[in-house]
Amino acid sequence: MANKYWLFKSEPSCFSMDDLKAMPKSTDHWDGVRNYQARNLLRDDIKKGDEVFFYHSNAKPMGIAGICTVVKSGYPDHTAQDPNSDHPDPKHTDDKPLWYMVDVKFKKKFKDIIALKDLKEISGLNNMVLTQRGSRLSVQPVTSDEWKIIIALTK
DNA sequence: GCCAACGTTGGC
DNA sequence: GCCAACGTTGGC
Repeated sequence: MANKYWLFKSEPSCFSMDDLKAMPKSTDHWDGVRNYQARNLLRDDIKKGDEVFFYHSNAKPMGIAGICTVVKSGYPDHTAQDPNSDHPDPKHTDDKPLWYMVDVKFKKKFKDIIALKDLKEISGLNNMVLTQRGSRLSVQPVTSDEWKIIIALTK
C-alpha cells in the first residue's frame, strides 16, 4: 500500500514546526483533535510512513512550514482523559475511546514558508481542501498531485 | 479585532 | 428530526 499524504494545521503560537523539531527524537503525538471528520482520518486512514505537510494557521506568515512523517498510526488520544489537558472530554474512556491521534516526526523545514496566498493562485490546487473557502478541517487529505505541485515549489 | 463559515448542542 | 443558538476556527 502506497503512502498517503496529509496536511495538519497548528497555530504556531501553540505548537510550531520548530517545537516539533525540539521534541525528543523530534517526535510528538498529534493530540487534541476534537472534530469527528479529522478523528476518522486519524483513526482509520493515516498510517505509519505517510507524509504530512505542517501548516501554520493564524500566523505570520501563514502557510506550509515543512514536512513531517507519521511514525505511529492512529491510537487513542489519552490526553482527553487528563482534566488538565487543553481538550479534556469525559466521554472518552479506556473502554470506549472517542478521540485519536498519531505520532509524527520532524522531517524537513522549508527554507521559506509556502504562503496560503500563493497556494490559492495555483490552478492545480483549486480543489485542494486547504484552499477552499471556509475550510476549517485541521487534519485533511492531500492528493499525490497536490503534494508534487507543492514540493516542486520548494525546489 | 472582526466576522464568515462551520460544527455542535439542545429545546421542541 | 429539525433548526436556532451558540462556540470555535482561522483568514483577513
